[in-house]
Amino acid sequence: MKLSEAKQQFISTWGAMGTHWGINRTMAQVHALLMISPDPLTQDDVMAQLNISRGNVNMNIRDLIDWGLVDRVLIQGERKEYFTAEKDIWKVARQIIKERKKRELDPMMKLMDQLSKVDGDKKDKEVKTFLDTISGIKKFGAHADSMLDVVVKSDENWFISTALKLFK
Amino acid sequence: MKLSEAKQQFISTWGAMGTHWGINRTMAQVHALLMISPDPLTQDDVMAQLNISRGNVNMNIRDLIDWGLVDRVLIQGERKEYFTAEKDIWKVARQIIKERKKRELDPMMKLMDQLSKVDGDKKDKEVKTFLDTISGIKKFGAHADSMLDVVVKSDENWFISTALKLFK
DNA sequence: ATTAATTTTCAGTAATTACTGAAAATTCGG
DNA sequence: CCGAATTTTCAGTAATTACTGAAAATTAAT
Repeated sequence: MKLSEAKQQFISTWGAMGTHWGINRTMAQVHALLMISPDPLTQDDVMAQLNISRGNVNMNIRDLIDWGLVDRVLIQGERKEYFTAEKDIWKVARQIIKERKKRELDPMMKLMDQLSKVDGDKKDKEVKTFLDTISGIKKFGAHADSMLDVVVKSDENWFISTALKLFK
Repeated sequence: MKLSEAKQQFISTWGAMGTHWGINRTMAQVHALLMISPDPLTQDDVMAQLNISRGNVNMNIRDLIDWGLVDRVLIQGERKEYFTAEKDIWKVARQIIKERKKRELDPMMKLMDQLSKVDGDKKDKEVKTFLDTISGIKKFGAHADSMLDVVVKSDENWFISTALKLFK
């Protein structure tokens, strides 16, 4: 398989995967392109390689920067901005976990705390089932939170050795 | 807060969360409704409570069954089908991990194996960066796979105690 | 300060995804 | 086997989400 073809397939699959992960296709494609590009790219480079408009590139790069997955790079003597993506996949994964925890898990747990204060008699089957569900989610969330914190703070070696140990 | 209000908020938030997880809003809402309902519901119950059409309910329940999150229940002497969702959130989480591993991680790893066979000189910066990215993803995927297998096979107690141990 | 290069915004539009509702298929009691 | 109850399908449509391109804003060289 030729490099150009392989690149194309990687970008397209990474993009499709993004849609299963709550990220839009194009954002994931831009990320894929930057990951496999040895040198930083400009907005025009991305426009050309993915065949998308300037506005689209601009918005998606901004989102990627918000996610902490892409950085602006200043190139000496150049007026244009350049962009590069973190190439260490372990760092990428940790960054994504960190952000999703903040954006999704934390607010969900706050809501569960609210909902566990619902009025009503625990003898009522409706109330009991509701509270049991909420309480299960709270417990689960607390443990998931702890585990994810460990992963986020860990370095690659820790993760490898733990994974092996657990797997026996 | 009244139960009806709390239920409504739970369903709506669980639905919104679904969209961040590659699941459509309605499917997550149906799942939420079934989780907090003490007894199995019919398609008509779901239609009434969520204000959605019969076709929509039918399709989403079928998907939930495919995901292993909802079961058909036969009620003695009733012609209609009833549906219920797994109430143990640990089992729900394990089931989701198992399915996503099968649907997303496994095919992604297969593709990486393909792509690592790309032609070209490893001295070429373009080729090298591409292969390094692929190889990083392969290594990461293998470890994630192991860890997730452990979680899927574990029971609740194992997960709790491990989480605590890791967190120190 | 002027102006050219570059980035950002966003109204309008395109593309995608989800939903409805009625018809077709299936199931099951009699 | 017939017919009523129920489930399933899917063409048409609605709702949502993503993208374009041009205008506005910003930046920086002279």
